[in-house]
Amino acid sequence: MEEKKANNEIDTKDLDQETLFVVSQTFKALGDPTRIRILNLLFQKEYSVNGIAESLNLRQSTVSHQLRFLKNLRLVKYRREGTTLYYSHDDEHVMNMLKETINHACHH
Amino acid sequence: MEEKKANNEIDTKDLDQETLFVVSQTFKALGDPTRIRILNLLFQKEYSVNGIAESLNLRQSTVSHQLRFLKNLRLVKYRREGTTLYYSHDDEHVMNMLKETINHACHH
DNA sequence: TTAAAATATGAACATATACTAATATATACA
DNA sequence: TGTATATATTAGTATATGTTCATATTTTAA
Repeated sequence: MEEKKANNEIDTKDLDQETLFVVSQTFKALGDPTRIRILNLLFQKEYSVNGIAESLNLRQSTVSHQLRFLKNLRLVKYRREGTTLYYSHDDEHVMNMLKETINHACHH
Repeated sequence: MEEKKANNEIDTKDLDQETLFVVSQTFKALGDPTRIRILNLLFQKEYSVNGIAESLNLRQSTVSHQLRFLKNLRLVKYRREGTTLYYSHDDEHVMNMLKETINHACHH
């Protein structure tokens, strides 16, 4: 007796290309130590590009490249103040996953 | 007045190497379409290696490689039945994150 | 308009990653 | 023991990824 099914829950064995791409990109963003460190900084407050670079001892260009990556996925946003751009996180769901996983990893 | 702090919550601006490694590895596991498809299959039930390969139209060796990756991170486990190995998921936290993110991606 | 400060971009490089074909290993059973 | 089935492993290859240096762009202010 398993014919049709309501369409409000996924039922197929495989995922469609688009979902697959979005999901993998999202996790890929969190799969790099540098990006994790940057997002971890942004838990607290907004940071300028140079602020991040100094805090984490990274090159300005490295930070800028990774921020572009994160911004493309809308994981961070920024506001401008003069020539300075202040970045902050912009995806609660992703930040929660990150926090949970960090705590999970720390406490064991 | 912000001197010391109780040690039950993380306070430093940067993460230690070990945490960083574990967290990035975990997300890296979910950052590949093939591994996502495999784990997504395992939501339902256990699968043999060939079962996965046939269901997802992948080579046996591709599946075996990715299963080794997932098993090293203890994201899957297996039980043997004759020459057949039945794989199933083995980390509720990771599977929940995956499910949430898939639904998040599907419904938009 | 020129200079300075902050950030972004492009190219080059090294490393990591994923897939494949071929082969090895392991188990069950005649 | 020998064979068939299922899975694991190894080596090779192509592509993706992350960092760096050098340079370009943008904004502000003199």
